[in-house]
Amino acid sequence: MSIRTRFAPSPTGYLHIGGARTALYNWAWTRRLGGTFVLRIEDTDRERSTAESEAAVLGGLSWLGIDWDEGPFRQSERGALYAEAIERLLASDRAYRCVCTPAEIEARRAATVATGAKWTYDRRCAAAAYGPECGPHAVRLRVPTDGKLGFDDAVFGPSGQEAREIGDMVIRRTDGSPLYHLAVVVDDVAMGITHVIRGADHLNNTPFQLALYRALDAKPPHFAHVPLIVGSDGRKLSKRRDPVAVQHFRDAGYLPEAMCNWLVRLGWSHGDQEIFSMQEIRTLFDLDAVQRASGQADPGKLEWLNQHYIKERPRDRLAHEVAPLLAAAGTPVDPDNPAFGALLDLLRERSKTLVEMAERARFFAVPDDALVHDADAVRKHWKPATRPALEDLAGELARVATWDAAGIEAAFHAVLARHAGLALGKLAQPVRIAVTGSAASPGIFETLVVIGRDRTCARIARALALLPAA
RNA sequence: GCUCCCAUCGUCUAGCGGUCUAGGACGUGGCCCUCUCAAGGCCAAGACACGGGUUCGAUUCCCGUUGGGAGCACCA
Repeated sequence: MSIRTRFAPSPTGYLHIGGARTALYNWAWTRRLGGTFVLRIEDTDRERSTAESEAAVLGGLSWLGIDWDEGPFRQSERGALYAEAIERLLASDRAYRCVCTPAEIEARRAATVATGAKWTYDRRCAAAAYGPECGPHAVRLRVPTDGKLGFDDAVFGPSGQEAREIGDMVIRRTDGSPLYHLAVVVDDVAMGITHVIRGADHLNNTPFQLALYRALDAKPPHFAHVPLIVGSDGRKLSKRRDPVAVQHFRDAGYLPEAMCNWLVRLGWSHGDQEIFSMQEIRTLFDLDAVQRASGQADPGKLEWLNQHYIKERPRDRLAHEVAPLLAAAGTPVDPDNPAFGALLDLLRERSKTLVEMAERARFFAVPDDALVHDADAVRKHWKPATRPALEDLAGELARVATWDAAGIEAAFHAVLARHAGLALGKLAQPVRIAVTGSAASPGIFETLVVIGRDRTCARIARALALLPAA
């Protein structure tokens, strides 16, 4: 039998990293086994479900490199299916109409809980056999009162609960709308889902869903519950305290490859391997090695991974990803300019994110006379005493035969030789500030090569003009 | 409160009874390299939650305790 899996997010306006990881696990596992991956939008909550909201979730998946084979299906468009299933359950007496009002139930529930007992619906309407004409009513599933609703979870092993712990749950509201569990099970049956891989928060819901499968005369799928991701304080991931939207990470300059690598390793491992390409994820991921304990998302590890992927990114690709960020900052640059590409090569090992890279590349994109010099750096390195050497260097650079690192280095050393006691650092720093505006940059010779002779000379001239007098 | 789940360095994890004076990675500290900043190399500190069993022998198996988490809706 061929494998069919699904990812079923609710369109909340963004793709949550927990959901993203669940999707990634589903995707990787399905791809490895050559199965079919279905996408289903659980948008029965019409309030929050908008087209933009759905697009954000789909966009997040696509950006991560997660593709699907069928869908997206929307639960909002499948109401007839749920209604039909409920009617069938009613007709076969596997479900019954319940006329208890929420207020009545709450009163009885409170009374029961007050005695310290566990509350499940007291089945007041179970034997009444109300017909359709009974007035406003909900529909409840007859859940077995004995035996165990058990299953063998691929991650957690033998799991389940005593059936009597569950009680007769509502599957259709008084207003006629189906409840989540009913819709999920009906859909999973209709879509022929063979393996459900989802968050461990559903571990406790599974027994009830099992009862639903049984009532529907359907064979339940295999289940694999993956541990939750918790915040850096070890508690539940909070939208307030933790960055949780995939979109946020994209905007912050993280690469999808780094995100996937980060997420796949959070709760899963393959020996001591840390780096996993998308290709490796889809060939190596397996449910056996999924952790049972929930894990904390470590932003530091993500940064490290991101830098790793930045370091091995093809130059052109990087250029076309960083250029828009520069343009957005008001300093456009031609992504195909070879010098810009060369600069990015120098910046790779100094940048943890694309955003940071763009900031560091800014001096290249800005016009010579608009370069802002860092005040602290200027105070520290632009001393009146550096003027003679700087003037000397300006002249020397103008005479460099071939504008490459070796030629520029030779020019620096020629100048150093004429100024006794002057160390390279003492000359490099003022020049660095003149050319990049900052006291930190890639190697000075390489930087000058990239910025070009004309712009180097223009910037040094401007620095000379700004240099404090003796 | 009830039900279920979980528990190795700060974090992610390896370990599936002896190979463990517990390995790797991120992070942290130090050193080297060095024109700045990085990157890189080397070194270091750092964990089996606790208590009982089982066993010749437990990080590994069992039971408690403690500590976390999830679920208990006419939410999804």
